[in-house]
Amino acid sequence: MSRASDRAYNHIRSMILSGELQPGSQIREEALAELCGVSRTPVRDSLRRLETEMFVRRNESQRSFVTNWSLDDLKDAFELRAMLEAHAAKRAAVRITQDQLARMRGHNGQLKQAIDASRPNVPRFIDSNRLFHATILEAAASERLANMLMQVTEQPVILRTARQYDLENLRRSHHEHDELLIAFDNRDGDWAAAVMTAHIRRAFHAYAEAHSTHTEIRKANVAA
Amino acid sequence: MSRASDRAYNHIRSMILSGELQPGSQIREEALAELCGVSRTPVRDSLRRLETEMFVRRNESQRSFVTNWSLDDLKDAFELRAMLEAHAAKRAAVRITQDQLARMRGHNGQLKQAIDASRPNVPRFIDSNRLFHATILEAAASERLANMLMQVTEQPVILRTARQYDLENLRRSHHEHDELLIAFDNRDGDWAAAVMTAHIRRAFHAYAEAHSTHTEIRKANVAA
DNA sequence: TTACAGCTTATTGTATACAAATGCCATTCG
DNA sequence: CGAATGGCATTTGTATACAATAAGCTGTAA
Repeated sequence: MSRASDRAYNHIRSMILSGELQPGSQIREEALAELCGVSRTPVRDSLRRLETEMFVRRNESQRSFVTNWSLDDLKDAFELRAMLEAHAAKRAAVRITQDQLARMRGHNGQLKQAIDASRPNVPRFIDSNRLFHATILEAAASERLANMLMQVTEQPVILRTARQYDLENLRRSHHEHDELLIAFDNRDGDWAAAVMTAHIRRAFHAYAEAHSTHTEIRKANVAA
Repeated sequence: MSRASDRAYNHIRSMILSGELQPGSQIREEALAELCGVSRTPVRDSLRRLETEMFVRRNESQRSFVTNWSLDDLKDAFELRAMLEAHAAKRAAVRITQDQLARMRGHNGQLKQAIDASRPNVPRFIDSNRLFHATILEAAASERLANMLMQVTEQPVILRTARQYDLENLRRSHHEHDELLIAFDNRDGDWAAAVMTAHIRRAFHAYAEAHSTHTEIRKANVAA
């Protein structure tokens, strides 16, 4: 994409992900244009794109709003993600190259270092984790599948609460990745798919638990 | 969407589906604007949308082309469609209302009439079929899933060769729909999902066979 | 003849002005 | 007092002009 459109898209997206643009709040093209330092034209492009990615939704009269995720929506997204990632793992198992396997081992090694440090380095964990999963997607060799998966990962709320996961859950992720690597080594698609399903579903429950705790803390603060 | 954008989108999309715009051919915004009788602005909107739907793709220097589907691409799309529709059927089985079930029976009845006529009414078959599947999606109650499924149905080549399916395959579709209805009646999600998987995969093989026959006929014509 | 540089043309990207649609508020009438 | 209606303000949609970029072509030199 071109410069102005790029800037607008990334800027708006990051404002949504960070919560700077609050879920449910209305979005005005002109206001965003000023914030991004571009005209409405590239902003409109960005909004259309963010709309297909379900970060933004429009009401019946074409006004745009930041999507407000319910727990059900997130559950829905995770369910689809589990299915799609399992499918990707299954495809990857019979297509993956030695080079890709080596890279995945590297990413999982980095991931382990991130959580073995005296203080867990969560951003680094997230990054290694992303690269690990991206390599599976690469090995799955389906552009369509990759596009779809992009739509169900990186939900705003998830990113903001990823830091809530406790060390135990981060360790589990590492071990599940290890098991995936063994399944790939054995070219066992069903095994890989099963591990992946479990991996994503556990992550969801870890999120849900962290989220409810977080919610309760907030409630307590409000009550106090 | 608004009027001009709507017109442009539908016009361009139908030109792609009909083959009027040939797969692989370049698309120039100005030319489309004239064809649609609008300015480039709504055409650009439409192209971005068609791009996310993979009807159009852009090269590294932002030129747009009609997507050229390989058999592998189609197989890929069908594979994903089978998985997603099975998932929808599973969800629908535990959520479907009596009203939705009744409508589905109605659509399948229409479908039967379309193939029982002295000459099979293929457009009517396609329409009833679409409504039948749309009702399942409605019952599945997942907007995200619905969006994803839209992306893998109605591929250009499929529409153009749907008319190739023989009567036997149309009848099979009808019977598989009947079985789905029974599975729904029994709220048996696993059964519904299995029938749906079989349904879509059979459709793919029917397509592939019709396609290869068609290709061979063309080859024969060229050779003769 | 081939490769490359520079120019010309074609195509897309962006800004802006204006048109159309929608929401909002106040006023009026029942 | 409440509901409906009219007009004003806000927001989005479209057209168009211009800027930027990429492609193609032509002429020249090795």
